[in-house]
Amino acid sequence: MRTKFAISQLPARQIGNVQYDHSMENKYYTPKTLGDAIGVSQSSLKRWADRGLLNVERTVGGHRRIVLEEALRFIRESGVSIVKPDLLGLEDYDIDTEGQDLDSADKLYYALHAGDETGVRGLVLNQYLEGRPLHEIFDQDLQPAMTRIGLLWHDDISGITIEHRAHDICMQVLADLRFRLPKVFTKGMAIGCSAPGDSYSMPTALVATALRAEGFEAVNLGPNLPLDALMDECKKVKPVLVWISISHLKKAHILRNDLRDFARFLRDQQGALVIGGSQVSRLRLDKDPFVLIGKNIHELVSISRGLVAERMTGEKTQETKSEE
Amino acid sequence: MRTKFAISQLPARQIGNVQYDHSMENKYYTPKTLGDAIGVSQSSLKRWADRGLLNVERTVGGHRRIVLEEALRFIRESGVSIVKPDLLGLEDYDIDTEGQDLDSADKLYYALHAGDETGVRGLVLNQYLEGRPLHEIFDQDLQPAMTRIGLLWHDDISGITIEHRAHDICMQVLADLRFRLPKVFTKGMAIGCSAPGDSYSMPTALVATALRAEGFEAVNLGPNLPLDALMDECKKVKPVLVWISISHLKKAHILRNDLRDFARFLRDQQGALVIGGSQVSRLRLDKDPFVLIGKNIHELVSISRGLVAERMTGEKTQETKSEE
DNA sequence: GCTGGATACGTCCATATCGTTCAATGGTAG
DNA sequence: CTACCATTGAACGATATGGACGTATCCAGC
Repeated sequence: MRTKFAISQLPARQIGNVQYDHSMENKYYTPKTLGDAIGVSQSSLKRWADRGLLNVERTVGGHRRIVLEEALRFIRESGVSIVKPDLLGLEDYDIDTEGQDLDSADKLYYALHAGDETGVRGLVLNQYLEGRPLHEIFDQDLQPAMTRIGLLWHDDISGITIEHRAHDICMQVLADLRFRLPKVFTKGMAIGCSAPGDSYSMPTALVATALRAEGFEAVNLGPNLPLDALMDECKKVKPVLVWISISHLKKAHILRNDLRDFARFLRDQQGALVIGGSQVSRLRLDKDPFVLIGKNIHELVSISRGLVAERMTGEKTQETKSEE
Repeated sequence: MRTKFAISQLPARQIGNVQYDHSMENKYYTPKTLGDAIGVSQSSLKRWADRGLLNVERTVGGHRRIVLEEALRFIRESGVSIVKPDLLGLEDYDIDTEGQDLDSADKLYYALHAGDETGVRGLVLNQYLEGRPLHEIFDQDLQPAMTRIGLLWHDDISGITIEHRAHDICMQVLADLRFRLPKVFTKGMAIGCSAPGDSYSMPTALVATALRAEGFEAVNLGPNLPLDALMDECKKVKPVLVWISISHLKKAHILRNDLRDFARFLRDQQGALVIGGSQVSRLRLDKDPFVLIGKNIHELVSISRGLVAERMTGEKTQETKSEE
C-alpha cells in the first residue's frame, strides 16, 4: 500500500481520468463532492487540506483527490457531520448487495425496505436538487420501488408490514417535498383524488406533488371521494385540470359512465379530466375524446403542459372574438 | 406573543454550504442567523451554548453551527420568542380573524375549513413552539377541529370535500412536524397502526407523532393492518409499546379476542399494548388487565411514561448490558 | 485525437465568528 | 440607598468561512 501524504506534490501518477484506482480498489472524491457531502464550501476544504488536516493526493495537473478512507477518517476525527451520505456512496443497505453500485431506484428500494425514513428523504431530495424532474423520480424510482415492495407481500407475512411502513415513509417524504416546493402557482388550479371505492392514497399524493412542482395550485382531496362531491367542488373553484387516480376498481361500468359525464361537465367550464392508475385500462375509456389518460405521472405532466398552452392561445382568441 | 408564523419554503440565505437558491437541505444555522431570528445578541447565544443550554456542533475551525431541530427545541424550551421567523425558514403568518378573539382551536378549525395549508401549519407549529405539548394540541385543538369538520358532512355535499381536504392538510402538517422534532430516541421502540378493517389513517399518525415527541422511536404502520403481521413485526423489533387505533369496528368479537391474545403475547416479551380510538368502548376490554386503554392522546402519552418508568426500575435489578 | 463544458486551481477579500474582557442593566437583600 | 450577583450586549484582535476572480485541468463525447 502506497503511503499518502498531503501538500507536497506526489510523484506523477495518472489517476485523473479514472474515478477508480483499479489496482487498489480505491475510490477518489473531488473537493466538490466531499464539500457537498459534509456541507462546507470548497474554500474551506482547500484550506483544511493545505493545512494538513485532510490528506489529499494530487493529480498530475495538481487537482486534489481524496480517498474514501481518508475522507471518513477526517469526518470522524474532525467531528463534522455528513449532510448528504449518498454523495459518498455510504448508503449501504446491505441486504443482498455485495458492494455493487446501485442506481437511485435500487437505493430507494433498499432504503424503503429498511424503513430508513431519513435515507429515503435524502435520496429523493438529492435527486430533485440535482435537477431531475419530480415526475421522473416518481415514475422511475419511487413507483417501481413501491411495486417491488408490494411483491414481498406474497412471500412472507413480514412483507405486509414492510409495505405499510414504506407507504408511510413515502407519504411523509411527499408531504415534505410538497411543502418545500416553491409556492408559485402560475398555471391555475388543479384538483384531484382517488376514485370512489379506491382507498389508495399514494398515487393521488404523487400527482398533487408533481403538479405543484409544475406550477399548479394542486389540491389533493385524498382517497375514496364520491364523484358528485368532486363535481360540486369543481363548480366552485373552476380548476384547469382534474385528476382521478384509479388503483382499485369495483363497479367499472358505473364509474365509466360517471367519468364520461364528468369529463363533459368539466369541458363546459374550461377544465379537463385526466385519469390514471393501474386499473385505468379496465375502464376502456381510451376512445373517449374528452377523458384524457395519463399512463404515468410523466404523461400526466405532459398533458398538463398541453392544457396550459392551449388555454393560453384559447384565451387569446377569446379576448378578441369568440368563434365557434 | 406576536409570534405568528408558518414555515416558508424560502430559506435563510447563506447558511452553510448552500449554493442552490432555494435550499431544500437547510442543515445548519450560524449563531448570527439564530441570534437575529430570536432577537438576542451573539454573545448571549455563545454563553448559552457554552453552558450547554443549546447544543451546537463545531466546524473544523471552531465555529458553532446549530441544526434546525435543536434551534426549535431550544426556542420551545427556553420560551424565547421569534423576532424574525424568516431567518429560520419560517414566514410571518397571521390568520385573518376579523378582529374577533379566537382561541387556537377555533382558528385551527377555520384554517382547516378554508383549506389554508400554510395557516394550519403555522398555527400548529406556533402552539408547539410556545411550549404546548403535542398531545395537548392534538387532543384539544386538532381532533376537535376535525370532528367539527366531520359534522359538515351531514349538511352539505361540499362538506365531504372540505373534510377530505382538511384530512390531507393534517397529514401534511403531521409529517412536517414529525420531521422537525428532535430525533432523540431514548425511550425505545414503539410501533402501531389502525386495527384491521379500520382505514382511518390520521389517529395512528397523530399517535406516532406524539410518541416521537416523547422520545420514542415510533414507527407508524398506517391503517388497516392485519394483527398477525403486526405480531410478526413485534417479534422482530421487541417494542416497548404497541398502539392500535380503532376508529371503525366491524367484527368486534373477533377483534376483542385477538387483542386479548395479542396483549398477552406482548406481555411475554416485555411490551405493552395500548388501544384507543372512538370505537374502543364497544370492545369492552376495560376490564382486561393487560389491555391498556388510552381515551385520548394525552392518556396514551401518560401510559407511555409509566411504562418507561416501570421498565427503568425493572432493569435496574436486572443489570443487563449497558449502552454507551 | 480534439474539443467544449464543467470543475478545480491559487489567490484575494468581505464578512462572520472565535475567545475574551468589560461596562451597563436589573433584581434582591440588608 | 447601597452592596452584591447574575445576565446581557458591545468591543477587541485574531482567525475562519465562503464566494469571487482569471487561469488551468479534467473528462466525456465525438
